[in-house]
Amino acid sequence: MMSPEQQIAQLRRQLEQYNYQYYVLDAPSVPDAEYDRLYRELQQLEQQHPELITADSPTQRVGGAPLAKFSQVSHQVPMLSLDNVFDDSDFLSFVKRMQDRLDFAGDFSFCAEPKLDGLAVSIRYEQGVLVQAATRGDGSTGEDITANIRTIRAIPLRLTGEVPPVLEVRGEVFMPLSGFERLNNDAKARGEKVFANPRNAAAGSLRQLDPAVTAKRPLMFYAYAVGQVEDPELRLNSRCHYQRLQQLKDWGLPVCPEIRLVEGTAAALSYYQQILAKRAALPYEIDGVVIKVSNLAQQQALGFVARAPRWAIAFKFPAQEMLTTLLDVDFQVGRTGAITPVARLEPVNVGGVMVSNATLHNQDEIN
DNA sequence: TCGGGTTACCAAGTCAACTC
DNA sequence: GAGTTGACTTGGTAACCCGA
Repeated sequence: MMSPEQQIAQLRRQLEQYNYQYYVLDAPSVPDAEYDRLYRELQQLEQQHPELITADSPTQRVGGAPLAKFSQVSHQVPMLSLDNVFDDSDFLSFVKRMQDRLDFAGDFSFCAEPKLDGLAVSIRYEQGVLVQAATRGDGSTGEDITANIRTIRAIPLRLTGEVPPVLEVRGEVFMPLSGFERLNNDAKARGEKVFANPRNAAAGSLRQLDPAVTAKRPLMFYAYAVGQVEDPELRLNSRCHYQRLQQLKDWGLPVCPEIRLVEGTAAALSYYQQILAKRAALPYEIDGVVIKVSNLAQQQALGFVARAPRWAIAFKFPAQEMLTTLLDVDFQVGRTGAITPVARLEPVNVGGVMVSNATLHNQDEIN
């Protein structure tokens, strides 16, 4: 006969394992009803023995009262954005710039992944336990969204295995298309306002002051990088970015299943075409692919410019085009006195965003 | 050494959609 | 409706590289 303490520990392990299979391996091993049954059993046991409740229990994802406001978090390692390229020749220039800078005639190993349309977040684990999560903000200071991040079931409250004592994981919170549709259908049925697109729905969900509201939103997370690390025993791979992501997966963090290690520039271009062809079939929105030099020594040698690493690029998909009616043209004066014509348009939905204005600078021709 | 081209950086501004 | 957010763009300037 197990003690309540042992029962609780076993139920938590089981629920964590099912979560891992569902979110990380994408291979659920039990039906939802079975998960719910074990969850209720754990809840009941914890009610009977409140002294055994710990913050990393699966039942403690939604805890505490709504916040008055978000506090600020400064990033020890800045959260940068990425430079963009829009065609093959831009991408080849990016590769050549890196080769010139490294005085390297060979080809690179790239870590390639879809560019998810969501929000970048940073999640800090200390001794394997989730202790803080923050938005990117301006790159050096973000907002503390720990309470909201804890409600996302895909994000483990405790990592498994031998992890560095301090590990900051960077990744994207997004709303899968199926969840977005379900959320909007429910809102429609209740006569409430619907979200314009999954990205805004995800952004709005994370900015809820009440974590109980966030908990009801179908959010998902994929890790794509590592921030600050304290790793005296060298548990984290120090040679290859791609291998690091595989390690994060082993430790319980979901990583996008489309991530690939591609050898050379031609393979990176081919990956872009493959993902572009697959775009409509993916269960989430993307707006391009991200190509990173995978060799960490090369990453370090290439370094950073102000807002972006030199060793990574966002290879954007072609812009969507829509036809609409030009209603009027206004002229606005910028701070330098430059006059910019602004088109007032019949509102048109482009990729989930209603566009009603557009600046007309650098337009050689307007159809 | 000079001039042109490229790259990098920064501040300011735009835009759409969100929360409060 | 005001304020905020994140992504994005432009304008201006500085630094750097390279060939003449």
